[in-house]
Amino acid sequence: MRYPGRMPKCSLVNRYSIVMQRRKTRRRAENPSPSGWALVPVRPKRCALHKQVKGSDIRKAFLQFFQQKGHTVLPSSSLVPQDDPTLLFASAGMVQIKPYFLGLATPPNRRLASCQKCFRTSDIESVGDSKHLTFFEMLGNFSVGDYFKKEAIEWAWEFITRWLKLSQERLWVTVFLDDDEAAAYWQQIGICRERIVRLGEKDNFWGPAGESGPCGPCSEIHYDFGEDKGCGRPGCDPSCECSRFSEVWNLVFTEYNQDREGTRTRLPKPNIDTGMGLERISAVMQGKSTVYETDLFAPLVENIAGLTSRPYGRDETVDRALRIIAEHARGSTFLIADGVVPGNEGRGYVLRRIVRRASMFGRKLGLEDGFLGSLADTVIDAMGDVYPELKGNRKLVLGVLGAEEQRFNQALGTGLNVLDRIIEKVQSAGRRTISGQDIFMLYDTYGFPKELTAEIAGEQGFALDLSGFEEEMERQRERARAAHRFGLGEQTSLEVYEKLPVTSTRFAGYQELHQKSRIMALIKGGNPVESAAEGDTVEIVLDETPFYGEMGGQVGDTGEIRSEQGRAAITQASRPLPEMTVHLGEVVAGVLRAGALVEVEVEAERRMDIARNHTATHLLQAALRIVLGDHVRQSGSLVAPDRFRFDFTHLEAVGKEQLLRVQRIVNQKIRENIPVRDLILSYQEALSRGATALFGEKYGDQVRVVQVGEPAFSVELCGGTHVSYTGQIGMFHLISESSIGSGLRRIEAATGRGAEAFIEERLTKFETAAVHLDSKPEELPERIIGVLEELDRARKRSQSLERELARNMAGSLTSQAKEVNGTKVVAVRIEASSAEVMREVGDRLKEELGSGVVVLGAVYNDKVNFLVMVTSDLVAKGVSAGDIARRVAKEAGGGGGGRAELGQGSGKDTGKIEQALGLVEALIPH
RNA sequence: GGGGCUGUAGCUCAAUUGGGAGAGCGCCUCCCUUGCACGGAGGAGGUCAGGGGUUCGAAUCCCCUCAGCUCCA
Repeated sequence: MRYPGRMPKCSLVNRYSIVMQRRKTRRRAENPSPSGWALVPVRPKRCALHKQVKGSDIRKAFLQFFQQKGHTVLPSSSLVPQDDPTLLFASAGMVQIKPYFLGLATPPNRRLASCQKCFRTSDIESVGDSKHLTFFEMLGNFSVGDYFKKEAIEWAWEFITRWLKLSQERLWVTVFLDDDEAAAYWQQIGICRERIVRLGEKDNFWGPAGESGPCGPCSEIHYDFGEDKGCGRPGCDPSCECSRFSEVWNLVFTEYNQDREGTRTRLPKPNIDTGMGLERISAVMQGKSTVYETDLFAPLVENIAGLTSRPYGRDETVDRALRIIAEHARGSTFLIADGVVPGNEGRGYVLRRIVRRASMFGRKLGLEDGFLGSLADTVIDAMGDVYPELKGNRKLVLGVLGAEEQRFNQALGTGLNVLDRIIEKVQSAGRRTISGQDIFMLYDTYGFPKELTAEIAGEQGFALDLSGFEEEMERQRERARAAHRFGLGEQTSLEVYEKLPVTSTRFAGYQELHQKSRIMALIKGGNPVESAAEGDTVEIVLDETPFYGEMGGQVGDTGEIRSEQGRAAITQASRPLPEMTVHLGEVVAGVLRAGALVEVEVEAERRMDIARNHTATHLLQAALRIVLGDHVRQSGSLVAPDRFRFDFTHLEAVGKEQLLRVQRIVNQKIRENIPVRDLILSYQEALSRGATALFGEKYGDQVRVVQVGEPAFSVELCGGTHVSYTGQIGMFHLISESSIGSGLRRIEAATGRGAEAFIEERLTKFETAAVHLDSKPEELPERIIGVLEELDRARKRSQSLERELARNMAGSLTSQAKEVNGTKVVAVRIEASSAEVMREVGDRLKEELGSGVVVLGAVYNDKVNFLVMVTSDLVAKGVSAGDIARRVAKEAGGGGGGRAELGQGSGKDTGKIEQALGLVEALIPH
């Protein structure tokens, strides 16, 4: 039975309503919902418009519903997943759940739910239609080896029909081809067989996200907007491309894990991973045909429409531009708030593209100046309560957007100049088409969008060879792909670690540096082995270790692992999996065997150097916030024993004075000898203490917090190793401050022994310099300035003396002029020390002769050098200084040339200078 | 990771294709002039990003490094 097409007359909206009521405070005790909101089913009484369900209501309702079903609600993780190199951005709700699915980390609860901010780069170019988004919010419920298909299906249905009150008549579902199990559950809850559509891999098999990971068949709920909204084909169903159906919820039954080669293995315990796009479900609930008309986007679209005075909904071209600007304004605001800064690669490049795309479409609507800041304000006001990182980074977001818009304007300026030249070239060649190469060159080299090329060239009546452009583009892609394939290096692949009998190592290194443990696995040449002998390079996995594996910028420990039979020197400790430490080193004596009991010892002094530097990064960050402002955010760091690097967001160079203030604050805190404590807290508690979250933080239930001082001078989420009292740092010294891209600065510094070594070295050099200048170190700057001034005076004096000498010389040389074929010729050897002096003499001689040929020879720099000058009247008669220079210099064993009025040359045979000058007379034409 | 482009005076940029480092704005001095981006004369200011190579000779050609811009992945 097809959907009969009978629709109730009243509008869709009122039938699918939920009504939110704020409950009285006294009733809170009965209702554990933290939001204080509850859903109350309400039957629509009559056909009329009523208050719309807001997107934020749906978000709250969803999380509350699954909380009632025993789920723990996780806050959205950052858009920037730092622990997963296969991902550019968090692109689905399951990204932060992935380690749990893979069994690499223990979830706080096997039932989880979240509203995750997501960013997808796959179809940026499609944004502007009614469907595609880069940034969106994904509502999801997850089962980590707990419930499976039955409950997932029942709850999805319950939420969507009982809570959201979507009419069953409007709903269709899809299942994977052979997934009879899922189909059966759908039928059990009352969906007739005709409404269950079976689709193949392309539509109903999900994942993996990125190159590898969990995946499985899925089942979707589709909403039917009605036959009149679609293609009208008799067999139209959710598999149809037309706009009648909208997929609102995707339930993924994660049964497999797929490796890089595409091989699927069944997971020990299947998982549930669901996703419902908040924007899309809001559109359905609000009876809108596009997400841009929902309350999630409307204020933004209105803001832009107001700025441009172009209302939405009158002109499709304008509407498309409005949608693009709104979408990208939202996306870029969220990206920047999560620490992404525009750049020319990776995440930064994605951000740059969407900012520029928005800026370009803004121009099309007549917005010339920076306007994205005002839109970002709207986004932050609308969503800052749900995503507090927006509010906290408002200044940064506005600053970064403004700077990027300005940069884009500059790029457009130079691009316009280049385009003008191209148009001129094409016009003078009598053609009317701009070649694909030229369009591509503008785009590739100058970042000038082809749409603008088309517009400007079009105004002047030129056509564009767009297919040529695409060819060039394809060639560029091919180059990049080829290079990428080549670049895959040989490394122990992650799967090797994942398949080991253990995937986690207990870390005991906060308290101990020396302990007993057991070898759980050995890896040699990328493969697990039973033993490793003297001379072998080996990776060792232990049961428990005091070694800190490289993480969060802190380098790994070094040290030694000893058994009764052998000994390995460990040069590196890393964490290929979040909870597993691998010790890389060389067996220096005997044999090490899997299963052996071992003594494990970390090189203590080096560890202490690292700890000093790590605690110093925390002090540095706190000091930077005091001096520069709260927008300062860590965006990477490297903590090594000898020095450390700290990268942070800041829009301009840090001044010398500011740097000194930062350094003084840090050293002050060191002298105060404040206790440093580590605490295990809930994530919420850590944030409430003012902890600075790093990117890619695990939003699990418990986090480690490192706190300096009480009350806290610095609180950071951190897993690294630290000193116990700041006094142990000894001293802190800045080494450099530099830019590492727009909006990002890098500070390098050292502490303790490193700082001592640095200062000693600098002071020694300083003192050496003072000795060389016969001065005392404290007088060195004045002395240097004095010496430079003296040098400058001496140089000028010598210059003017040489010039004077040259003038005098010229005067006496005039008398040596000979008449050759009616032309005055001077060909003499002079004493000169540079080409400048010769030129001075030559100019003077020319002046005095009025008309004639001057050939000068001089020996300096162990060469004979010639200068030939011809007055312009003789140039007109065909005398060429360049030719004369060439012949004369050749005679002296070299070469020369030049223009008609001036020639130069030189040769190695200094003895032949007179002989060469003697040639000149023969070279003067009649 | 792979391409393309750029780096010259405080700023914006030239330099006829390898032959004398320039212009406009800004700065200093003087003259003229009450108003506006006045006008005039003179002047200071350059390791041509850095290093190596080719050449008789390099801002210019080649290689490397650094920095910036830009596209692809």
